[in-house]
Amino acid sequence: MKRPTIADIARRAGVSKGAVSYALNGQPGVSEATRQRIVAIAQEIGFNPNSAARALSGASARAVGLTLCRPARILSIEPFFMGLISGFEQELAARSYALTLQVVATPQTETDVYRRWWGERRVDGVFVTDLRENDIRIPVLNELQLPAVVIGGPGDTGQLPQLWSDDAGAITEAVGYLMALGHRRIARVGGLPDLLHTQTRTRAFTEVCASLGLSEAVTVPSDYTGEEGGRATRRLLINAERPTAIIYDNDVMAVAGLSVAQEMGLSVPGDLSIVAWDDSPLCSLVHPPLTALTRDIAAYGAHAARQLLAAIAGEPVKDVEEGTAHLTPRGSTAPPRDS
Amino acid sequence: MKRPTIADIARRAGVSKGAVSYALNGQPGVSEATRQRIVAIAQEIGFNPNSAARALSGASARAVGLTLCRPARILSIEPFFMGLISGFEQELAARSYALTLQVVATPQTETDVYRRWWGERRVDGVFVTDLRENDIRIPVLNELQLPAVVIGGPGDTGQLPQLWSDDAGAITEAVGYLMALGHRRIARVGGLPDLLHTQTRTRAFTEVCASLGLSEAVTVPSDYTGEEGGRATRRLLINAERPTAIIYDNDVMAVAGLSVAQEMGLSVPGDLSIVAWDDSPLCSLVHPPLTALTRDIAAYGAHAARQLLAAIAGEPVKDVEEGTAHLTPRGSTAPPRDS
DNA sequence: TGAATTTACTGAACCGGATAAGTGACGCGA
DNA sequence: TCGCGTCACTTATCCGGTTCAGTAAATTCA
Repeated sequence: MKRPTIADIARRAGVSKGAVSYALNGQPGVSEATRQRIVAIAQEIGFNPNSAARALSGASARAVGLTLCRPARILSIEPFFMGLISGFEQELAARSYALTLQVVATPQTETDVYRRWWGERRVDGVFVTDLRENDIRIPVLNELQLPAVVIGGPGDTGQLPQLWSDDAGAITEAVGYLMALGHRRIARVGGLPDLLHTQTRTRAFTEVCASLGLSEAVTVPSDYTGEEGGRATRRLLINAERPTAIIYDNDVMAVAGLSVAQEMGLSVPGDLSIVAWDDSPLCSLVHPPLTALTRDIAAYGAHAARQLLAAIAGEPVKDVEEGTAHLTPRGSTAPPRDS
Repeated sequence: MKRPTIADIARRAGVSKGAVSYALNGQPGVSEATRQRIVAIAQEIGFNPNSAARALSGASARAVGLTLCRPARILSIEPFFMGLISGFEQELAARSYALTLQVVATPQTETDVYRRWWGERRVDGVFVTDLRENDIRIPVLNELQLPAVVIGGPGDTGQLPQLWSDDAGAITEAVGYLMALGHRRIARVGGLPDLLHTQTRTRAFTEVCASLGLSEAVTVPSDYTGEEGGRATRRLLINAERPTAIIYDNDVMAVAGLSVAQEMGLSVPGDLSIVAWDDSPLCSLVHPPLTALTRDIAAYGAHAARQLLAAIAGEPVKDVEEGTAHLTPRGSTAPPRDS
């Protein structure tokens, strides 16, 4: 089956290629009657403009890119990215933008991919996730002038617009809630320590606890995997002065932590309260269901996509702080037994 | 920053554009000395061929597509697809193929996306997952002559090559294992009933149980979500003659089922044994860890990607049955208490 | 040694759109 | 009635690769 081109439409309509192009793109230069005739023919023969030809003649590639830099075993179970992708798609699909995905091993490889995509003119812009301190991807993107939106700051991104959520507010709410329940020894199992938003959370957690008079607010670094989350939990619970509540930086570690606590004979929430950061169906699935800091990740992704499309269109894009995650209390939190 | 083109290389090397193209693509027509000089220059200035230009001049788009037809809330937590995608990427990245993703709502939309991708010449081929009976996507792909690999058969796919795993073998192993433990009332919570591989599994489950003399082998249809999986479990456990073991068609439903059982005061594995189909870190995370039918989903995806690339290259591709999933016994299975 | 073949290139056409520049017809005001 | 501006197009060029046809020089072979 042959792909229809504008030349085919032009022949059938008895006009030139140029007229067809103007008509289909809503440009002035054709009469309304002709435009409608051309559009009807395009519809009838199922015309879709060849994206390569369009990209080649200076217009956009109508595609954006996303690189994922996490090992496969984390990606498969981490609900965050799929939620984000679903959000991207809501906006992208509506405007017929394609999303190009690449799973990479290191941030270094990520910059290589950006360079290649840029050289190949394969994408009009990219989403940058997991911002780090002195992130090597930022100068590359600035050098290439490749439109991008940075998710997971705030940080120093040069000209690149960024989007983040109010982690300090969220953690304030969570700690406040646990204190109100009577908890005084609250720990946190953090995400990858070199990610900027992990650092933001750690700083906020320390400050909030200090301001509320909790001296022993410890954060144990981890890597978002269930194994590490479980190990960190075990280390925390072995202590004589073990915490009565733990906040986890993602749902997977929270579930693993719950499992470790039960395995050690501790009851949740009787002996230990658990709060998961980022809610997902996973949190409601386990027993007891986990109290979580809920935010609408798909909406977050959709917002990022709108920003990226605006940046690609050359519109000015400002940094945005998305709303604060709010606490969804479930069965995993209660007053500590011995309080 | 200007993108380097072959014209830039040609100028610096003092040859024509054609010679550069031959040199970089390993075609005959240039001397070895010239080829090396050209390759060196390309390396030095960081040349990447413009994918649009390449696609336009008849060569391939060097991209393949994947449509995901599941609601966002399932996608985010279902580890299968991310595992599959990681597997695709292993093969695709090695050959600089891009993966284009689109999340859609219905199989009808999926065919629209295929048509658009084909018309836009955006992808060279697609992965088809979740094969259904009389799947409307198959005739469209055959009509468009768009190379594709079908994952999740076996079924009637016309000329399209397919890849599936030996579900009958896996379920035989699982049922045999549970029987050996002493279980006689085994139930199954199935996946979406209109998916072909769900039907294969249901048929195999029924047959295996019948051949082993288990009369009451019931399959309850579900939709892969935790909520539905939990509800199905509750329905099964309410019965006076409740099953002593349940096999779940995915890990999410298995975890939900575990939670429901515990909530109802049943001990796992004492009162109820649980087997999850498809292992993921999720299964090891919960307490007790779930016995699972393990297969290497990333390898499965990599295999599918190799098949698709071969099909795109015009090589003959045969249908393949991947290896059987094998049982990984963990803490969620034991002899029934009253046996 | 001369013809035939091979090698190593060059030049130009082509893919399918976007778009700047050019053209003829028409309407309108002076 | 002439000239000007506007409309509705057409024509031609460009994007950056691939590829075919052509060509001059080098090599092979009788």
